[in-house]
Amino acid sequence: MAGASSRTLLEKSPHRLLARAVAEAARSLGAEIDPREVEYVVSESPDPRLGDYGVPLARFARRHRLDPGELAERVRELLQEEPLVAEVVEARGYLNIRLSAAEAARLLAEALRREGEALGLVKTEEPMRLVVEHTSANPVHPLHIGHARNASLGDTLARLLRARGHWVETRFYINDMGRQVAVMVYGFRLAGISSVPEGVKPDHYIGLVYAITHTLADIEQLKRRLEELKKQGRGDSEEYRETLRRLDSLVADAARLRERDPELFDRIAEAIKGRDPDRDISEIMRAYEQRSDEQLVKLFRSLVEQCLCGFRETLERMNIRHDKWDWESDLAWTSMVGRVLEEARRSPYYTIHRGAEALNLQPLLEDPVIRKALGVPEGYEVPPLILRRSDGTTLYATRDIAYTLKKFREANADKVYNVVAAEQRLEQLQVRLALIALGYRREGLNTVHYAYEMVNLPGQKMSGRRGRYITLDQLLDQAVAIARREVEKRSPSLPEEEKQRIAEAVGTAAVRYALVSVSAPKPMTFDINKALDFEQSSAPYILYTHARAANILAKAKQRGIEIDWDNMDHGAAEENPLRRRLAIQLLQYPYIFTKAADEQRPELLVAYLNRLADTFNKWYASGDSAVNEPDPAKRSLKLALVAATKHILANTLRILGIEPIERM
RNA sequence: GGGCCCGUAGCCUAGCCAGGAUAGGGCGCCGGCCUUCUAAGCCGGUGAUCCGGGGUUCAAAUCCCCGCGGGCCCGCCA
Repeated sequence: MAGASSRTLLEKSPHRLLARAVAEAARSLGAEIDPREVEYVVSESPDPRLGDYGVPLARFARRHRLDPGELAERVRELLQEEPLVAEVVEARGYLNIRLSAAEAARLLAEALRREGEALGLVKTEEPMRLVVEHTSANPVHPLHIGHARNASLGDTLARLLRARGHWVETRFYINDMGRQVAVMVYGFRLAGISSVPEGVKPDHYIGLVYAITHTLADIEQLKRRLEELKKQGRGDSEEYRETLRRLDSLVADAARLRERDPELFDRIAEAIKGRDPDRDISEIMRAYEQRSDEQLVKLFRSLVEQCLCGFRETLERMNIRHDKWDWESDLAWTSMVGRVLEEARRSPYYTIHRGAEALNLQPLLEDPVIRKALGVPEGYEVPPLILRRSDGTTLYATRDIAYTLKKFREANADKVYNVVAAEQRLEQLQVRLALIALGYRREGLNTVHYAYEMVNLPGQKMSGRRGRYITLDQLLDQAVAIARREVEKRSPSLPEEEKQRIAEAVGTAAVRYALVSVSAPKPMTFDINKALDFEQSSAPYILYTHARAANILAKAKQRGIEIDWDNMDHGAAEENPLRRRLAIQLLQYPYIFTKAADEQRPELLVAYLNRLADTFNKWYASGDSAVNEPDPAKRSLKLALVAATKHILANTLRILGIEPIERM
């Protein structure tokens, strides 16, 4: 069996080659340079005449007070021993290398022969046990585009880390203790029903009940306020007029909601008349937390479970499945939250803040190790964290501390990733600091807030409380419908069933791809027409390229042509600039993959996919056919390039949660 | 009031942490290419005061300071 593996490709990636050479050369001249420092700044050369990759060597020489000429000479000597380096070129402060495409092709072919479809997926030498919590949407309305960003990022992160060889468990935190769920349950009680009617997607119906109830409750509240103001003789105050304006807007929302199900709306509206919804809801919430009403507990659990069924159905379409589903209420009902409180009382950071039990987290920020690990700037002030209300009930953050510990314990985890919106930054920081305050330093420092910014729609802002949202189901349906039209146009002769299968795959893939294409901390405006643009830089483009590569291999097989590993003209990779570029780009994959995994940056994979597909399509269009190549040794080389491209596209798509297809 | 995130062509986006080579892509728009492995493709053209102003540096989209615009957070909410 041949020698090179994907790990070899990783070690021989231009980044690593240059970094090692520069670090070693510097050491021989008496200076210490961290190879990573060099690796970061390796870049592609702007002009092929200057080589393929380069590093601004002059700046390292300057920084470490070395003679630039001497350093360059040492680096050159080291690199010239490497068969993959065809030439060393110095230009404008840079030291560049031109790679030997023949050697790149040889290494690539060896790795491909040895690893087949697993090409490029280099396993880590330090596997860890990891938990990724993601999606965790409130079970009161259907998933919308914002949840889809969370779910896509979370699922991709989990798949990426698994591909890298870590043990990963995904979890969904079921937030059933909040006021929102109580509002939803209240609505079902008012409507006099205990489950979602047959034939309706449960999360959609629950979302409607929730929005109606929330809006009507708010209307009741505002009406009461207006009465009060009038009684106080403040009927012409600014507050009165402002309240009136808000009421108007709520009434408009209510009218829209009524249109969706007049009968349901009227029933809830009739039942809520003359009640004090705020008090009712608080009462329901308390009864659930204390488990004082068995019927009610059953209703809560059953409705939430129905909503989760809806979530699962939607997530399934996006190839997302969670390993574990954790109920927030289970934390409150068992001793877990109680134990957190006991431990807090023994902590030196325990304090009574305005009559409530709390943790004073500020002193922890004096420790620079903690600050650095949690990414907190110097001088940052963190407010005390209330753990228990004066009335004895616990808070979201308290339960979240217990939950984080549960995640560590049950999975015996080394690290926990929380894929949670950026707006929760403070709460996430407080939870991590609280863990440290309670003596769980390792857990606190190894909990990662994987933050992402909100997704907005081009029009108005979404609001679950008012039922103003585009559901993920609608979005996926729309995407599939667009894909279906395309399939119809391009492949009218395919059987109906296959057309639909392709449309489903392409449409849902387009949504996922678009969501991970934008880096997480960037706010996103989701324009459905743009996301579903089936042009370059989209899932359909990558899928098409994959299908194209698959088609070439299928055609070769049809003609009885196989890759002859022992008679392969690696040198042929040098003959054509596009073959050459493809070989070098493929060689780069293990480096990109490991970097994406180790830095948790799936968007690097998206960028790479676009570049690889681009090069492959250009090569394809240049007419340098693989199956029609008469020279068997050259043909083997070309087919190896096609196969490597196909496997790498397929593997990377799978990491993005997209199932590659052979035909489209 | 304090803090965090974002600001790159008409639109979207990479690069910023770890400063260096003419700021990469995509969409749009204009013009080409289907009797050879799939035209969801390819080729050519068009388009950027890198939000503004200072500073550090041999060198700034990138680092620092002051502003501007957008979003978010500062609850005994979740």
